[in-house]
Amino acid sequence: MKELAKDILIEKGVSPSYHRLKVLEYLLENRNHPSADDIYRKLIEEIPTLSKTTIYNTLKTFVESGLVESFNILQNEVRYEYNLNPHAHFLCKKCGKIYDLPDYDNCLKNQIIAGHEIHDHQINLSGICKNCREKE
Amino acid sequence: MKELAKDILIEKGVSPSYHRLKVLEYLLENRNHPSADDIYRKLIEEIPTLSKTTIYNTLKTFVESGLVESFNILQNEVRYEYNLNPHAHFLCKKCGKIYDLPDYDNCLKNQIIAGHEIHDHQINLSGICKNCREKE
DNA sequence: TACAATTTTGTAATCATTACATAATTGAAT
DNA sequence: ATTCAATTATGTAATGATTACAAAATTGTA
Repeated sequence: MKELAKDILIEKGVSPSYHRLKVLEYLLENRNHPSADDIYRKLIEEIPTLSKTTIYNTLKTFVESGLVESFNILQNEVRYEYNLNPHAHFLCKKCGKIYDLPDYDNCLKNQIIAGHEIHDHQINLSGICKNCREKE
Repeated sequence: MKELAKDILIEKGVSPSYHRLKVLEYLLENRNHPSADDIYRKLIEEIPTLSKTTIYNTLKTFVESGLVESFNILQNEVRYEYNLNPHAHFLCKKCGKIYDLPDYDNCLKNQIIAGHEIHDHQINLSGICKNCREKE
């Protein structure tokens, strides 16, 4: 995983510093759409000097270089993920879990709609997830 | 417009207080997806005692009663609108304007996808708008 | 008019994110 | 290996949207 993270960074032209490797490894291993704070709280366990600003700087670098995607399905915090395949997000309003829905992305990227040039798009769904429905 | 706002409130079961009428009238007249602060800054001109908490309370009431929709196309603030027809949002990253795209909503509401029950959905697009493209 | 319920106000708190100056680390050249 | 400049990380303070909450005002109704 460590080598994979390094290769990914180098390929995207991001120099692979220690902290960047750690953040990317976290994102590769945790596909649960973490917040900046989630990542910080986990990594500070093994990097006691870690600063939260470093997490924000790193995530900003990753998003700008197209390595990681951020999305605003919650109104109070940004979530991040390593998943470059097109997909929609589903938020369960009961348990708070976020799911990827690979088949529900209309791929409008790079299209022109009503004269507007689409660069990015997010599809955010919400409701009650399968798990929570089965519990009822 | 004043009577229309009152009728809308009553129909949705929201008692039509003075401030609620003013906020809804603003939303009916301003279809530019304002923030809570946009609404506050405009209304305080004619209601000098207006509190920002009132704006937040009112918007919360409106969203909960299905009268107004909120969406998170920006990562730092919530935007609001009165537009009950299905539509997507497009944010121009150059001029910051938000457009409605009536034909780009896949209407997943009330469907079940991968076992999850969809209650709400938002489609957020971004890029360069028609206006900004023509200026270049 | 009285009174209870609802709505509004104002202040303070919360919390994610950013600004910025300083310190540490890195990588290349000698 | 050493030096040095450039990049990256740190830590504190600031920002800004939103919420909590208690007191004051308003409303609708009897």
